[in-house]
Amino acid sequence: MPEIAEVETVRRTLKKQILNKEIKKVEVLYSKMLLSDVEEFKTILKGNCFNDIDRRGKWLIFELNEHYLLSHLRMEGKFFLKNSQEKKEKHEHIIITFSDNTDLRYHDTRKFGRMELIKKEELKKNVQIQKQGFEPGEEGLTSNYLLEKFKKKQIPIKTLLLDQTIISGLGNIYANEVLFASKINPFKKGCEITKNEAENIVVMSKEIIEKAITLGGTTIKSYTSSLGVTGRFQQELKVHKREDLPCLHCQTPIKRSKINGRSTYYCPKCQKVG
DNA sequence: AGTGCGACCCGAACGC
DNA sequence: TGCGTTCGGGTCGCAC
Repeated sequence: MPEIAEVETVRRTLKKQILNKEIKKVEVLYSKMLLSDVEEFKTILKGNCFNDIDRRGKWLIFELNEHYLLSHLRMEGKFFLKNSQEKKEKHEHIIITFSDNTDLRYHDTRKFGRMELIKKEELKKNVQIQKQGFEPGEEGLTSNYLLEKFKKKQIPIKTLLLDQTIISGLGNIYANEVLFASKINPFKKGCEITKNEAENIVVMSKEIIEKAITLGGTTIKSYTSSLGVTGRFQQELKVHKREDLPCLHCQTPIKRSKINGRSTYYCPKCQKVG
């Protein structure tokens, strides 16, 4: 389950490996994950090369000569760099072969990830990219900004933290961690969030994401980033996946509930309502 | 407009 | 070599 820290780790790793290599061949084995036309996708990529790799929220932005390749890993998308001769694995859906006979292979067990090719001039009006809110650590992410976004919301703060148009990059794991660190009950309505709590969200989301990035992300369940880099943030999780285990602050057993169908972990004592 | 929920996927975990 | 069911999780699209 890649989240922003995982995506950033993939970006940094791939940048060292695939820039400025000519694309020789493109195979699309599962076309539904491509929002672009398959033939057009192949035609544009062939003979092209990746000049840079950027990121906006959880979207990877591969820069080509006249296009950008947008890639969202969703839950289980991974990029692997392999030798072209290596056997193709079951869940490798897109294979980009460079002229030095190495492959960039997109692997996605659940086929949830998406890729789209757009012209460079279309980036600033691209809906997916343009609607992303501020990322943790960005200057625009202030307590006043959050209070403004939250003030009319009747829905739980947990749900709001997952809304990428408000804060870009938090997923389920980090939403749980940020709320625990901020001592906010995940069920609390957006409109009831105080200035002080909003400030905590600003500070804690920055702190947690920065730490997760330095540790290469969180490896949980099936996720490993490209080239075998393994996230070590899992050891840092304070509340996520700790149901019935003692709270690290007060020893109260951690509770698990569902908010919008997603597992939500919290300490009923440290994260009291109201 | 704000909100809730099913659909998309399939391997793992679970129940029997 | 057990088989059928449930779960998870980011995002979209649709219903209300």
